Amino acid sequence: MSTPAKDVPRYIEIRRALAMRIMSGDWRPGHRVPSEHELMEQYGCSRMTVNKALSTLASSGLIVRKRRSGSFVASPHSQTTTIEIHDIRSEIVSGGYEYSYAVLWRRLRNATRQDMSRLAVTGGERVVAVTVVHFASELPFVLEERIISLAAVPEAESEHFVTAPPGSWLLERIPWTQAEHVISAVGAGDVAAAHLGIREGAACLVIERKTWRSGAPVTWVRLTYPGDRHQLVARFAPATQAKASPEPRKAALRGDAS
Amino acid sequence: MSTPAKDVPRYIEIRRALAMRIMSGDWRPGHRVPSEHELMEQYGCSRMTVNKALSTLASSGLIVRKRRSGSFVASPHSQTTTIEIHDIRSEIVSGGYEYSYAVLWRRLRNATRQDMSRLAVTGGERVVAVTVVHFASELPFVLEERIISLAAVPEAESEHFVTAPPGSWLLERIPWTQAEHVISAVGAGDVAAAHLGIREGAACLVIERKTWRSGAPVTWVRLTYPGDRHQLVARFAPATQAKASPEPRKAALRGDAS
DNA sequence: GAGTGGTCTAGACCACTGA
DNA sequence: CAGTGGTCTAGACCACTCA
Repeated sequence: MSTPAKDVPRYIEIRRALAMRIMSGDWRPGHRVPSEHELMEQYGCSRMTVNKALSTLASSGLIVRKRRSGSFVASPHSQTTTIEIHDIRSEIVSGGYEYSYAVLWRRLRNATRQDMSRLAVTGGERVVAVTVVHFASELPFVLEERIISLAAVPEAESEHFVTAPPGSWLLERIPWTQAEHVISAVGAGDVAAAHLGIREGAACLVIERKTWRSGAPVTWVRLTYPGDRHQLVARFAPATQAKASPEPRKAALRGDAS
Repeated sequence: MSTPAKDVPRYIEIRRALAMRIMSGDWRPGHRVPSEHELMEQYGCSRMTVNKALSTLASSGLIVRKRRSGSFVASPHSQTTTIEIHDIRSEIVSGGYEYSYAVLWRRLRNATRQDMSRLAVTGGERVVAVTVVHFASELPFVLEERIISLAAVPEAESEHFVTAPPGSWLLERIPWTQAEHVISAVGAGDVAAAHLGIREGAACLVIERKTWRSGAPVTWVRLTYPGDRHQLVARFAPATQAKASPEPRKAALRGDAS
C-alpha cells in the first residue's frame, strides 16, 4: 500500500510520513523525532529538504524544535484552529441570497469613553459612529455597529455609506490591517431585537473586531447575528492535509442546515 | 530611521520590508511584488533567501504567488484568523479558579441516528455517551455532551471518567487528530439551564467539535458555555509580527472583564 | 565540547503559463 | 518562448545548550 507518491515534492512526502507516525499515535507526545542529519540519510536528500519538512511541521504545531536537543512531538493541550471571517456581502451572496443593507444612523462625534475603550485609544479623537443592518433576501441577517477613527480615515467624515456599507468601504481604503476578534454569545438587547426582528433576549452570536493599521486604531465593529442564522466553522488538519475537506461550509442561514 | 536590524535573519528583514509596503497601503491589492530575481539583486542575497521571505508571506495570506506571472498583493476579502481552543481544565486553572467536574450520566448504546450524524458515520456502531459539567470554583462553567466511538476507542467501554474528564482522558489516548469546530449561539435548553444554573433561553456560546483520527471518527462533543462566562479571542497580525500582543487573553470568566 | 537547529549560498532543473 | 515560482543540492558558518 501507500504508492510511493507520484509528483508530490520530496519535503511533503517526508512531512507526511512523519505526520503519520505522530497522528497514528506511533510517536507519542514528547517522542524525539529523528534529527535532520538522520532524516537526510534515511531519505537520501539534502538537509534543506528535510529542514523544510520539519519546519513546516513545526509551524503547524505538530512538533516542537529545540536547538541542541532535537525535535519532539508536541503535546496537543490546546487546539489551534483557523476560522475565516468573511465580508458580509459575499457571505450572503454565496449563500444564494440577495444582499441589501440599510444605514440606520450615522453620527460624527468626539470619542466617548466607551468609544475610546473600544478603539483602544486614550486621546479624545473624532469618530464616526454608524449602525447598519444587512439583509439576506429581505431577512435581517446581521446588525453592524461601527466606530471609525477619523484620525486614521479622514475621508469618513463626509462619507454616508450610500453606495457601499462601511465594511466594504473601509476595505477599499485600508486594505491590510491587524485585527483582534472576540466571539461571544449574548441575549439580544432591545435595539438589536427590534432591528433584527427577533425576541428580546434571543441568543445572538456576537463578533467584535478591533482593527489597527501599523499600530494605529482604525475601526471597531460589533456584528450581532441572530443565533439561529449564523455559525462559524473552523477546520484543523495538521500539515498532512489528510484529505480534501468534504465541503468548506462557512455560514448557514436558516433553512440551510442539513 | 529604522535601524538596519541587528540580529534578525535576512529573510525576516526582507519579509518585514515587503509587509510594510503592503500594510501601509503603498502597494495596493493586486500590485505586483518584485520577482525573486529582482529581490535577490535588491538585497544582495541568494534566491533561497528571498524565496523564504516570499513563501512565508504567502502562507500568511499577504501575497498570492502565481507561476510565470509573479507575486501579487492579495485582496483581503476574507480575514482568516486563528483561535485557540483550550483544554477546559487549564482554561479554568489559568484563570485562577479551582477546577472540578461531575459526570452527570454515562451510557453505552448502539449509535442512534443522531449519534451517527454527529459522528459522521453511517454504520450503527457502539458508542459511549457521557455528559459532564465542569466547574470553576464551584460555579458551573461549561456543559459537555460527548459521544465516543467504541470502534475508535475500545477502552472507553469500561471507563467511567472518575479520575479524569472525558476530554483529558481521550487526549491521553488519542493525542493527535483532525477536528472540525462549529461555533454558534443558542438559547439554553432546559437541561443546560438546569445544570449550568442559568435561565432557560439564556444565550450560550456553543462549540461543537467533531474529531477524526486518520479519517476515522473518534468523538463528537458539544460544549455549552453560559454567554456571560466565556468568549473566544482571536488575533491576526500577518507575518510582520508587528508587535507583541499586549496580553494573549483566551477566556474570561464573569468578573474578569475589564 | 559536540550535536542540534537556524540560516545562508550559488548554483541547478523543472512545470507552468502569459505574452 | 521566456520569465516565473517550486523544488532541490551539497556544501557552509553560527548560536545555542545539553551533557
